[in-house]
Parts: sequence; structure tokens; C-alpha cells
Amino acid sequence: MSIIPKQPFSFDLTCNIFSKGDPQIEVYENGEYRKVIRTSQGLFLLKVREEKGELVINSDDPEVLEKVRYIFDTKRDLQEFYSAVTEDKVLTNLTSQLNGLRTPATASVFEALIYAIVEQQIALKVAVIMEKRIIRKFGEEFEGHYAIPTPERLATASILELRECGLSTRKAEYIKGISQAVIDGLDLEALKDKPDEEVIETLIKLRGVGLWTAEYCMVRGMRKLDAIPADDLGLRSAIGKFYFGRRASAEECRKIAENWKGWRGYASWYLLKEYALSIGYVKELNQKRLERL
DNA sequence: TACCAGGTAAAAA
DNA sequence: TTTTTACATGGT
Repeated sequence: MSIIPKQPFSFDLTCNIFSKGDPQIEVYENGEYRKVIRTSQGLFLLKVREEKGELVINSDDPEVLEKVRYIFDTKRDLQEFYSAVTEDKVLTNLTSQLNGLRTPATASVFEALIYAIVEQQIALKVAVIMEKRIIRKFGEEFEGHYAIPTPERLATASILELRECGLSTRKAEYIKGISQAVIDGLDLEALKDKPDEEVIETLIKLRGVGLWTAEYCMVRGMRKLDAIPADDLGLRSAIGKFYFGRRASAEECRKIAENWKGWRGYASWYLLKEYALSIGYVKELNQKRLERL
């Protein structure tokens, strides 16, 4: 089955962050995105490719297709975002360079929340190593791949087992606590439909979840596109580079972001993408463009 | 070798 | 109430 995404849409740019991913967890290689997802039918090894502007999926299950639409944000009209930020020169430049880039979401809110905890304070590269250890250790094996661990599995993991993945005792406790809260009835998925303030209020009641973690989770796991993790070091560096010539403070970030109202999540993703994740890619892309001229 | 890194809760002041 | 500290570990 295939999906026709709303243009502009760039599968290659959107998947780029997975190009160095773990082939057994989540990866983009040889033009194919691959990940084990959880549906009401159980686990499924999702494979997505782009052909002639359409996303080709190895399933015709409506639930899987809807998941793909969600992960790659295929229904959104990016032109609305581009039009909304035309007064911002920095962003206008980026939106033309990164035309069609979507923010890839996690398949579940829980997944984003766990990543957020792991990524607190430590270097992103270190965090990614730990995340892979956690998934390999606690995730169910399926067709040679590993699924994202369930709250049930993480809640019953021992502190020692989690620490063996490199986590601090504290973060191990956070992850167990959040998993237990989900088991006890906290419906993270339902938060997607609640107003931003209510989501933040709910999330920061959890031990280990501060404002940064809540906002990160909203952007990465809920498509709350107006949320912005202003405390994020990477974002503060990115905004700083473009608007201040030094690392910006969280307050300065929120102030700049007022201009992007309605699209703060997307705007910050474009800035981060350029600044930290794929500067090389954009350069390479532009180089290819030049060569063609 | 230190020091830093997409923070947070708990202790100390 | 506000400020400081501990935490884990891989890069640089």
C-alpha cells in the first residue's frame, strides 16, 4: 500500500537522522526506513520507502498506515509553516534549504518520554548509546529486530539491570516510576488531545519530569507543534548561533520563538537540524545542487 | 586529564 | 525561599 504525502515532502531529509541508526532498532538505509511498531494485532516490522513521491508501505492494515502518516506527519501542509515565518530571515533561509523536512515522531508518547529521561543532562551521543542498550535488553525481539520496551517490562526491571545500561540510579528510578504510572492508568496517548498547559501540568507531576522533559516529549512524541524545549542546550546553541552569536538563554529562546507562534516545534526542529544534526547533509545537498548547475 | 553534555530532585544555605 | 550539589558515561 502507499500513502500520498502532502507536498512539499522530503522523505530523504526527514529520515536522515536515522541514517546512522541501529539496523536492528530504527534505521534508514538504502532508501528504506525500518522499525518494529506495536499495533493492536501485536508487533509488526514496518518498512517504508519512497517511490515517485509516494510512501510505499509493506502493509495494508489501516492502523499501520495511520501510524506511518503520524510518524512522518504526511497530512500537514508545510507551506503554512513556511508562510508563517517569512518575516524571519534565518528561518526563511532554512525552510528553503530544508524544503519538505518533517519532524519524525516516535510511534508512542511513552517512547519519547523514556528517551527524554535518558537524554537529560548527558551528551546526546552518550544517551543514544544507552537508549540502544535499554531497547536491546528489555525490548522484545521480533524478526531480527527489537521493539521499544513496554511499560510493563520496564516497571519490572530492577534498578541494577537499568544501571547496567549506563543509567544513573536516579534515572533508573524515574523510568521505573513513569512505567508504573502508565500501568496504573496514566494514559499518555490521551494527552495528545489535551491543551498544552494541561499536558505540561500532568507530565511534570511525574518524578524525573521537569519542564524540559515535558516539552521535549510534546514535540517528539505528541506533535504538539507549538511547544518548544527552550531549556535545551542544543536549541540554545542553535538559536544563539543564528540570532546572538553566542549561546542564548532559555528566556531569549522563548522570546525569539514568540515570532513563530503556532509553529515553534517545527521552527526549533529546523534550527536544530541545521545546527547540530545534519550540517554536513545540507552542505552536501547544496554541493550537489551547485554541481548540477 | 579534566571538563562538558538536549536536567532534575534533593540537600544545604 | 533560593542556591548548590550529585548523578553517569563517552567524547574532546
